[in-house]
Amino acid sequence: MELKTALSQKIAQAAEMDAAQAEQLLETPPDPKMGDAAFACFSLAKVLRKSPVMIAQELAEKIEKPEFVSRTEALGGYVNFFYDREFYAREMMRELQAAGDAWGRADIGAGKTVVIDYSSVNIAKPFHIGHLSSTAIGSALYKINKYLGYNVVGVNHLGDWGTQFGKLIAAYKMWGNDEEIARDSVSALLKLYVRFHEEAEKDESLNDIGRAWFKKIEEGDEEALRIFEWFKKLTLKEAKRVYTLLDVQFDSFAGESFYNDKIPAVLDELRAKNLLEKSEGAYVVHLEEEGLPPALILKSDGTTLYATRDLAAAEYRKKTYDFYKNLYVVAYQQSLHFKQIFAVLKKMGHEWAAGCEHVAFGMVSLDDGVMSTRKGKIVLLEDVLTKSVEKTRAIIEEKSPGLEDKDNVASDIGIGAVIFSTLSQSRIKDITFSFDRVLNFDGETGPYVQYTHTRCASVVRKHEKNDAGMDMSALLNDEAFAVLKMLNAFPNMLLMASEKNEPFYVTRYLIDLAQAFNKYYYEYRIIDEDVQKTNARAALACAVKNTLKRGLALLGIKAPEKM
RNA sequence: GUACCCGUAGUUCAGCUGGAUAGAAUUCACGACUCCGACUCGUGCGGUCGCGCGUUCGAAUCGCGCCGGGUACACCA
Repeated sequence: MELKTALSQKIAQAAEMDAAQAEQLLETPPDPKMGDAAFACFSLAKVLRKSPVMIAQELAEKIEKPEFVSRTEALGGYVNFFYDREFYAREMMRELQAAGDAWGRADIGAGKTVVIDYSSVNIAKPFHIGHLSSTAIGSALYKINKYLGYNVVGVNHLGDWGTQFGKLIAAYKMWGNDEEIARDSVSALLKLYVRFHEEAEKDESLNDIGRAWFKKIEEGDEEALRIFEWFKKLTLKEAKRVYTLLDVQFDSFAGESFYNDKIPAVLDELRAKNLLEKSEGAYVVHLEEEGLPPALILKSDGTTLYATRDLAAAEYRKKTYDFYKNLYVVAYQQSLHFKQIFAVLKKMGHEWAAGCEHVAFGMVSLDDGVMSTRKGKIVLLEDVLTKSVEKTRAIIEEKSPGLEDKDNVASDIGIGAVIFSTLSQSRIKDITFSFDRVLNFDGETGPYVQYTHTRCASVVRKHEKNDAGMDMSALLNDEAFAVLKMLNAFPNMLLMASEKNEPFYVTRYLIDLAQAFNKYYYEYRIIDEDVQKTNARAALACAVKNTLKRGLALLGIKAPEKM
C-alpha cells in the first residue's frame, strides 16, 4: 500500500508545487506519536519568504485530506499526518490476505537476468568460515532477486586453475595414499599440499616438478587430468554437503579452467582495439585516464593471469545469459581488481560493463589474527554448523523435551542461527569470528525470529476457522498499528535489498517485525470470546507468520512450526 | 608513497540520497508475564557520533584537512 504518493499530490496542490518534489519532502516522523507521515516545510521557507512554522500552519489547514488521513497537525516546521487506522487496517488486511504467503513478490525483474558469482570454492581447499560470507550473501541475493521476478543465474566460479594444482599432483605422486584420500578427502589433499610447501623449502627442485605437472594439465595430459578431475570431484562433494545444509543453489559450476579456451578471443579483441601495450616485458591495458594502475593481461612469459580469465568470463556471461546485472560477491581485497576489469571492459566498448558490480564484503578473522589455510589456522564451517546444531539440540532437550522431530528442528535453528549472524551487519564490515557470538541465541538473532514465527504458528493453529468476518476495531491500538505498518514496509524493503545488494536489510527487517509483533502479543490476547475481533487479530498473526517465514526463506533459513 | 574502505553507548552493531529529543541488541540493576508455546515484554544505567574547519535555516549524515585501524597497488588468485 503506497499512500505517500497520493498524499504528496494533495500537498502539491495546496502548496503549489511539483508532486514529485513534495514526495521527496515527505518523510516518516521519528516517533509515531507525531504522526504517520510528515511534510518538511523548510525548503519552502526560502521560496515563499515566510517562516517554516507559519507555512506548516497554513498548509495544515489548506491541504485537502485524502480519505486515509484522519487529521493533520502543524508542529514546528512540519505538517504531520495521522492515518485513519480503521481504513489502514482494512486495506492492509485485504492486501495481505490477497497475497497470502507471496507477500512482497514482484515482477519488476521480469525479462531481466541477474548473474551472481558467489561462494566460488577453491579445489582441494577446505570450506572454512571465511567462505561463508560470499556464500550466504550471494545465496540471499539469489533468492531475493528471484522473488522479485528476475531470472537469476547462480555461478560457482571454481578456483580450479593455477600452478598450485601442479604442485598438488606432484605431491600426490610422491606421497599420496589412495586409501587416505578416499577416507579424509579434502583434508588429505590439504595435508599433501602443506607437505609439498614444507619440503620445497628444503629442496627447490620440487617446484620445477610442480610446474611440470601443471604444464601437463595445460597440455591435456591424460593422467594429470584424471587425477585433477578426481580431486575436483572430492572437493565439490564436500562443498555440496555444506550447500545442502545452507540451502544454497547454483546453476553453473563453470570455474577458471572453463574459460581457458575462451581467452585467445579476448586477447584478439584487445589487440584489435589497440588496447594491449607492452610494458616491462608484459602486456597491459593502460588505465591512467580512469585513475587506475594498468591491468596486467599477459605475463612476460606469455601466460595468462586472473584478470584475463575474468574478462573472458564476463564476456561469456554476457553472451550466454545477456545479463542486466552481473554481480561478483567477492571480498573487498579484490576491489581494485574488479575496478580494473570493469574499466577494461568499458574501454573495449562494452556498454554492458555498467551492469557489472563488485558486491564487496569485509574479511573474517580470528581473535588471534587472520586465518591461514596453509598453516591450518582455520575454523571449518561444518564444525561451526555442527556445534550450533548440538547447542540447539541441548536447549530443546531442556526446554521442550516433548517436541516431535527434534533433529530437524535443531538443525533448522542451529544452522539458521549461523546464517542469520553472518548476515546481520552491513556486508562491508569486517568480522572477528567468535564461537561465543555465533552461538549466542539471545537478542537480535535467528532463533528469536524463528521463535516469534512459532508463536504466530501456534496462534494460527489454535484459531478456529469461521465465516463471521473481521472486526477491525481490534487492530486500531498502537501496537497492532505498528505491526501493520511494518508489514506494509516489507515489499519496499525487498526492493531496496536488491538494489543495494544488501541481504542485511532483510535480517534487520525481520528483527524489527518480530519485535513489533512480540510487543503486540504481550499486550493483547489474540484468541478470546469475541469471534470477529479474534478473526482480525488471528489474521494479523497469520500475516506476520507468512512474512517472517518468507523473509527467513529468502535468507536460506527455515522456519519450523514448533520449537 | 598513492588509492579505496571503516571509525557512533563498556561490547556488537543500526541510522549516513541532510531534518524534529542519536536508536537496537548485549552486559548490569529493577520490574511485568508465568500465558495463545519456552529464548517474551517494560524501566533504568550508559554517547565530546575519531578530531578540526567549512557548506546549510539545519550535519552522525555533504565537502576539505588531520588522527587511528584495515585492504590493495605488475607478472598469485
